[in-house]
Amino acid sequence: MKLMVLDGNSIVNRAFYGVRLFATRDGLYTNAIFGFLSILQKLVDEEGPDALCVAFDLPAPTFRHLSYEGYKATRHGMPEELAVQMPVLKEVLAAMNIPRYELEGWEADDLLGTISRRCEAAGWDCTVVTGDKDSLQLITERTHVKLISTRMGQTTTREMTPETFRAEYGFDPIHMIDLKSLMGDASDNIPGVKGVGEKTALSLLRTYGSVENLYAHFDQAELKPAMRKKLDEGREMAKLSYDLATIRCDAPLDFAPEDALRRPVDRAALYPLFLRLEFNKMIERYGLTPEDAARAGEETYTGAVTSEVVEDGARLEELLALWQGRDAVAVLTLPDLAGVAVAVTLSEEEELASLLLPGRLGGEAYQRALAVLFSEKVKKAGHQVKELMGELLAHGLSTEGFVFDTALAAYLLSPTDGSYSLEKLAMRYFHAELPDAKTFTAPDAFAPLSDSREAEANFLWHAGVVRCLHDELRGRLEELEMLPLLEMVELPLCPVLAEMERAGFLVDRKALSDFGEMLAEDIQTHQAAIYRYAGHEFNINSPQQLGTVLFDELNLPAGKKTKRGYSTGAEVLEKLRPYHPIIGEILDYRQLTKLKSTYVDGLTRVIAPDGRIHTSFQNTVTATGRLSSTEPNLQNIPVRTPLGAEMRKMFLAAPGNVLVDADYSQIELRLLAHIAGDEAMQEGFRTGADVHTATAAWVFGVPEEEVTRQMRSSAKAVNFGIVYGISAFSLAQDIGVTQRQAKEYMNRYFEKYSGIRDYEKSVVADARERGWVSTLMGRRRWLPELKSSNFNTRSFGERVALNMPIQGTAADIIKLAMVRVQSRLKAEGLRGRLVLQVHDELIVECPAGEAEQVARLLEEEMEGVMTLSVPLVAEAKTGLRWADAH
DNA sequence: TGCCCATCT
DNA sequence: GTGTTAGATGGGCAG
Repeated sequence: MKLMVLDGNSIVNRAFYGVRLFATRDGLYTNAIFGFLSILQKLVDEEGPDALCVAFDLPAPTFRHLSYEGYKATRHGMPEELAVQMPVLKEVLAAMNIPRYELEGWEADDLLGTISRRCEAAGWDCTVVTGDKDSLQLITERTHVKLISTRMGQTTTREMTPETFRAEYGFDPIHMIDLKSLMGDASDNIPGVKGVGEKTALSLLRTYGSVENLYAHFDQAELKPAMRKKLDEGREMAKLSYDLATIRCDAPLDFAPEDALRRPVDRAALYPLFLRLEFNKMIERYGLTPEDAARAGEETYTGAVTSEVVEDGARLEELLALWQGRDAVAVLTLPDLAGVAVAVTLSEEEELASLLLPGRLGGEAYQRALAVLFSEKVKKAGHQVKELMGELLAHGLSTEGFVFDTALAAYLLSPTDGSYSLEKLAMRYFHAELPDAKTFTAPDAFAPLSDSREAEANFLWHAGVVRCLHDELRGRLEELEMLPLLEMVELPLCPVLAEMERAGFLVDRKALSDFGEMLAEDIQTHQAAIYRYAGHEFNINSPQQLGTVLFDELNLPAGKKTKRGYSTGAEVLEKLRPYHPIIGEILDYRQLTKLKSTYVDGLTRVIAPDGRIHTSFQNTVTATGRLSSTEPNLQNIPVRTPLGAEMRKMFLAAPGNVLVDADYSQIELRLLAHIAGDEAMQEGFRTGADVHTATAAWVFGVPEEEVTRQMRSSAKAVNFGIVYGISAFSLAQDIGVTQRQAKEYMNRYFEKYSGIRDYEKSVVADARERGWVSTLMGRRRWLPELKSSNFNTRSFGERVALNMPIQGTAADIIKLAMVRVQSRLKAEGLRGRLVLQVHDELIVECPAGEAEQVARLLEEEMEGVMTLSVPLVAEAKTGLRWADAH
């Protein structure tokens, strides 16, 4: 029988430095764990041991510290990026059922020694795997030491036996101790004998066999006088070093070789771990599937669920009464409100999940149940409440009484996770795998003729998860003081967004199609010109083919930027414009095809039967708290170029109505002035100055009257750049000056706005300390990037730390404004309704007669969201088309 | 799917 | 000395 024992700390160190530092999207570093598992796999394949275990050091002092204070004073100074991986690695080992040994007061080396001797006593062979040569002293006929080294992700191993050791060193393995006692070991802080190095020590040992023998025959020894003196003076240190270098084999460890016999991995525990680590290859290798984790999940949250399908009116009445008495019941609905599952906590141990289906309850009773359930009388926790509210509105039901949204909550807790599906949340927070939602969302899952028991169980299971998540996530939000943000901003915004989506934005279908035809003709013309200049036809839309034509065939000076061929971005082409008429054609062609495919064709495709475009607002997507808009994206309708701006003529008010468009003036700069506490910039905003002109006057050292358009434009670029954490290099690129000049502008800038310079320093320092940044309303973003050892990653984190509080606070503010605008429109009995938000802009469609009132209402509510050290300013304009109102 | 390029605040 | 401006969506190409 053979046991393999790994020197955990030694191997994890080699793995960490041998594999490029890598983090998951959550900011969890994984390279050392990955490297460790790779090495482990290789070793197991090579050795095929019957038993396997790992020994670790503990940070606690060992007997060596107590006997010699210099000993390894810095032993546990591992980098943060590695330290955070250690507990996760230990979890992985536990899930793999690989025993781990660590003992307070003892080093891993001593455990390796102890384990190897116990194996020998039991008649087992033992392989000690380590990267440290210290352990070579353990080599015997039965115990071999495998030395590993890792370079560039490649691991090589070398097995050391008594024979190979003797061949290499010229003495027996046990005298490895003598060697170290003479030459010392700097990395272990073993002093050794002063003035004796490796060569001297080796030659002494080959002559005298051991340190003991050397000193026993010291007087007869043939030594040079200087060396004799050193050795004589070093007697004490040699003795001490001998003790420090000796690996102890008698640690009081609860271990027998049989304990480490290899066992199958715990699949339920391993799957979620690998998922979190994004080790997809490992999941494949072990053949792990979601079902493996499902069993663990069941225990987490469905032990004592009573579930029922409600069939009679009396029971329904009981439930409605029960639900009305609760702080929060979890609700989950089938598509088109074809069914509702409600989960409540009955007691510490018991949970009740009830299923309402029109087919089982009777259509009329079902409708009555919905009316009560979705009134303000029942306080509800949902998942993706905005979506649910859309359905409720479509069915003429109230959207009141929602007190929680598990998806929104998870988004607030960690806005960069990317996905907040119930499946993901169950995995993330409970390590549980949910049954596939398709089993109950399929159209016929609950049909009268189908066996719907599986669908019922699964649907109720999901609802139960919403209830559990509610408890868990509410607690976490509370701890981070983000409940007010959820309750005052995000949740009240849900019905507003649902109504906006439902309202849609009217488009002029005819004008759109005319515009499309015009574009098509223009595109033809440009295409022909481009082919003529190129001398042949090719796919202009392919950057690759375009690059070939421009740089290989026409021999234009290749813009230095390359990653996968030549760069043909607008920036590069703009510089090439003077060299060849084809460039201008290409730039125009690009603009035209973009307009045609994305905007004309793209928008035409999504015009609903009511002639309006109903975008979807995503409220759990951006890292800063902004909304986003999809299918279609109405937040990037062109405006900058005259031709692009034509698009905004296609969006209009219904007959008899107008559009009122209000936007914040310089909201991000104002927030920067406020948050940074910069007096100079605040003063500028309080006196109503044009901040870009004022900045230009200062930076260029001229009176404001003499600021040119060019100067103002550069100053504007500086102001914007500051908000994003720009570098002198990029600013120079941006405004077309030398880097030296850009640096000078920035210096001047910070002279005037010194509060901003100080703030930028402190916000980054605080973020590094705390691990996060936040907005004025407490919205948070985690920044593991700031601790990265990678320069780019870290720099990115620093820019995010600068920008997120600004951009995020602006997002908070306009969200709150939307809630208040909608509520006031209703309170004042107006028919106007919000139709679009574009980050700092709100658009209301209202009867022409309401225009003036709505304009004032918008400005008041937008400006009145918060009182800051600078005024918030919003300006409303009115028009029949978006182009006229903006 | 990942890359490139366009569009917006 | 590193690479060098925050946050998004979508179309089209190439493998």
